[in-house]
Amino acid sequence: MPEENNLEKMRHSCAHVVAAAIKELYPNAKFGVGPVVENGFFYDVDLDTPLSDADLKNIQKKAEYLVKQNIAFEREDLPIDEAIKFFESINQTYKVSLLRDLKEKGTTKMTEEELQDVGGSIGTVSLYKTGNFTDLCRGPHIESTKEIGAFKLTKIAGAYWRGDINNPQLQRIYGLCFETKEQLAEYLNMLAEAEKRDHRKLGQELELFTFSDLVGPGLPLFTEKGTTIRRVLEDFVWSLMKPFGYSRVWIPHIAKSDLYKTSGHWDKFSDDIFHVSSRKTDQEFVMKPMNCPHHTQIFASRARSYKDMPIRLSEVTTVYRDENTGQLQGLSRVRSITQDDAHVFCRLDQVKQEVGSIWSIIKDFYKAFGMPLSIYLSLRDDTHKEKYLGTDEVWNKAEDSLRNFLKAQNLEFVEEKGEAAFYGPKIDFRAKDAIGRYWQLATVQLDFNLPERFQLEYIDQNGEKQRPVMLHRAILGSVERFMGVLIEHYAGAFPVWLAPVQVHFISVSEKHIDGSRELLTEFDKLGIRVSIDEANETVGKKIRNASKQKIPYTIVVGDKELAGEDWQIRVFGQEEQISMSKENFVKRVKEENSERKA
RNA sequence: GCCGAUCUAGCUUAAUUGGUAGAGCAAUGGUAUCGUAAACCAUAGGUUAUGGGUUCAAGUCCCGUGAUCGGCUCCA
Repeated sequence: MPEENNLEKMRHSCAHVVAAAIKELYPNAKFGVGPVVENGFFYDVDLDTPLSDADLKNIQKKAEYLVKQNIAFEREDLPIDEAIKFFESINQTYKVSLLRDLKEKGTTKMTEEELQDVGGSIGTVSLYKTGNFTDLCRGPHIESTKEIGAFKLTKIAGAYWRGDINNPQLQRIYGLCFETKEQLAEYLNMLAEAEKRDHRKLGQELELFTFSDLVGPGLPLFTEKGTTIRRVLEDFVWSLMKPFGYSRVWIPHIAKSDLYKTSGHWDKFSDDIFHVSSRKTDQEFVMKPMNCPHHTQIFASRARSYKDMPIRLSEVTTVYRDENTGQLQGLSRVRSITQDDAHVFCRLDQVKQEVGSIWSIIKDFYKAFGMPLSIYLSLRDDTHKEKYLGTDEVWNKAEDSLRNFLKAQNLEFVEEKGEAAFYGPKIDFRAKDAIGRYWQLATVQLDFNLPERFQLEYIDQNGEKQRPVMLHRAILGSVERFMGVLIEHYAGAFPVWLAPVQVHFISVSEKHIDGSRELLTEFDKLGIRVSIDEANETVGKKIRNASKQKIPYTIVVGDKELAGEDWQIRVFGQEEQISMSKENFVKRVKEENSERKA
């Protein structure tokens, strides 16, 4: 943590108290690291037995008891060798390994979490004592345990020691910690709100998508309503792209493995590629895990002139990735990923203009949802050059052109080393949702490597062959993931322009069914998404059902409405009904639809 | 993939120590034809995720498999 304010001191101290509590309950516990994280802290611990929720409650009780004892945090500075001896003597092997690492390699190989424990100096390290528990810690701490506000241990999870899959797994205990009980309650409340918005729950309730054991994990099936939203999103993003000269293409969903051997993806990502075997040929096929190699072949299908550039190929299409089962999650992480993908083949001097039009599309797109964007420039980690394809010169050129664009536009952005794709640097956009969470969705990636690998060419003014540059870009990112984000952003209550059903008619009694059906047809012809409830139920019941489906407009159709009187219109989320003529209502809905009103 | 937890009807769930699987909503059929947030009656729906094991007896205990959830790792 860059700044050590009181809250952070308190959270870090709280982590120590929890560790002390664990030490008392489980004397053999070996401790990993216990850093401050957002809203609290965690502590990694190696125990003989797995912890249960009941154990977590016990630890919480013990920690609360320690807090009440008002134990002081005492600091002691020790030369590193003595500290190593000390932790060896109490059998804290993880702390010893951290200290040894610090001694040998300095701080460079340490994560921020680890640094919170070991501190930044190689000569001396500091130890903090809380009652019977002594921990390696950079500090600073609060004076005594009494100063700890409200805390709650929330969950137990597995975590690899030092984040390495080859290391043993420790049990990670997460805790929340705030200055006051009220703040803790408020945060727990926010979590409950987020849970209410969970797209997996809402997706089922609103009948947007489903999963089937027979179809398989990570393979969502979209119902009519979910598909309507997908179509609206696709149409919207296409309407923004079209003015910039994008063309639409179509590619098959499988390809020979040779395609990815040529592209370089084969070696790098073979674990995540679904293989398709054929009995008719020895050739190896795979489900496409990305679209760029296919698109390069459309570019390469004929001779290209400098006059034709840029060539902008776009497509909303599904890729398939064999994700580990443990990381599948609702629509956020799936195995069939629909990308709103486009590849722009252009001359180097056209990159700025193309990135400019992509930025314009992204800006307008996210504005429609009221989601502010933060911008990140993802660069190569130049201490691990072996992880990337392409030469230094190519990388520097690519990184500079993106940076220069952002600067020229006067956009605020954060540079992030090590976040680039293996084939090139990129600009990532993180969108902020209604409850303040950030999602990485849109991206623009520069790629000098694929044109090289596929030997792509165009003919310049002098009749000479030139290599184009390639831009990869997505506006929504993945349609599935974006839908998940949108469902949670709107808590399932979509604005009119996105709502799968915009207007819902409820017939009062049997004699109004015919009239309601005529209205249905009329509205449908006007391009309004409309549904009807003519069930043998009370009006109250039908209103309740419409409300549960979060339909923007609900209208009870009886004698008065059919006779041409003003309609009483229920607006979702509003107590008061509005009164309006049918004509004005139609006008309002069409306006809200075309203007994409929030 | 790894660590931990969970799985009972379409959904939400009940079932004492191991002793007859029960309900609400939804669905279906009927009655009422109803004016703004749950009408009434009835019917059907279950190899308790799945395969083994222990036991006189398993939803309940044990083991394997699958899916889901919370994390870790990964995310072109």
